[in-house]
Amino acid sequence: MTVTDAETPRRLPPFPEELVASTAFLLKRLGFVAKEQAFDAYESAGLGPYHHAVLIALGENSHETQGAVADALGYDRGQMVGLLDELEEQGLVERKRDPSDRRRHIVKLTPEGKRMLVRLRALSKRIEDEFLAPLDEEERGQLHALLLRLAEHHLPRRGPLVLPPARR
Amino acid sequence: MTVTDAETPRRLPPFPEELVASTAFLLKRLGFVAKEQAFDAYESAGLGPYHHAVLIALGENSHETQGAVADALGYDRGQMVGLLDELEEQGLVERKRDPSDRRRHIVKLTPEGKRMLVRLRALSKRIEDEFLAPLDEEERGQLHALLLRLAEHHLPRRGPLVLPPARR
DNA sequence: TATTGTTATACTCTATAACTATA
DNA sequence: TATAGTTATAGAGTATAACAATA
Repeated sequence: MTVTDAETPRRLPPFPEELVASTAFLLKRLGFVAKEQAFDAYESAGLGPYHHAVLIALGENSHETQGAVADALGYDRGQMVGLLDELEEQGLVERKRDPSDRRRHIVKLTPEGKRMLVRLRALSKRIEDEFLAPLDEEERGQLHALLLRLAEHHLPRRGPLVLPPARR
Repeated sequence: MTVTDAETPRRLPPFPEELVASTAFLLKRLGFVAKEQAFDAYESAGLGPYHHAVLIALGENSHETQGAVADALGYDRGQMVGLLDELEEQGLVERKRDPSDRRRHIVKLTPEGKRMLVRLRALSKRIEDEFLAPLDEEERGQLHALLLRLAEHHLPRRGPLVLPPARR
């Protein structure tokens, strides 16, 4: 949420070699700047990457309940309330009670939400292309495959993480 | 700083495919869990990854000034004060005024600090090996090289990030 | 006036736990 | 009694700015 270096007044000294030699260090730092860049970019849409993730989840599997979306994304259910409030304010989703279990909220994308999803998908692609710019297509594929392997072990889910169908 | 899933009561549904297809998403999530795992593991030493990074910086280039260490690691100078306070309490570093510029503090590793550095290096290697366990040696090298390429663009420094000398 | 290190403040995130309404 | 969603509170983490000493 902070610009890391865009307006840094002077060049910084190099990182200690021992840190640069650590894959985990690079992963942590790069994940952090990717997050920062994403937040900055989404700001123009009045949303954040979390909102986008919620819209994606709702787009892939409709008629979701609020808690199911939270679980699908690994979010806390308390967080989810605020995210959905904001999405609802902008008319991107609608919540209604599940008649068969009145404790539950069924959440659905509105037409505006679907349009926003298209817009955010383009935005997200632009951010990612920019971030991966140093790598050619083959290298991007390699990186994705390697990270996916790690994700299968460290982001455990019900099934194995599916391989993405030919990207876009 | 939180156990992501160790005690999660039930298996979670899979992530939306569109997210899994995003390299940036995987990078952000994996960076996050790597950070969590590191914090948990360092806890036993009464320190954190940040303290380790400070010790590394001091170990590679002695006679550093406080601000120089902060810059070398990309930390805020205000943060650095607290980190050094904690390291000093444990007798791992010592601060003394620079006689030639009495505003500055020269920070040096103590012998205990050097021993702790050895210990943390082993700890860090163990964490990283565990994290990269799904990948064989060649794949780890590929991943490191790819992340390094991204780091050169997104973690800008004075010079190009050096290639690590034959790891360990 | 600018800079180093320090301290204080405020702001964001997140984690926890109460609370309601339903079951 | 347990669960879905909500709300409130507290804590950690971080960013900002004021501050004292020195240049």
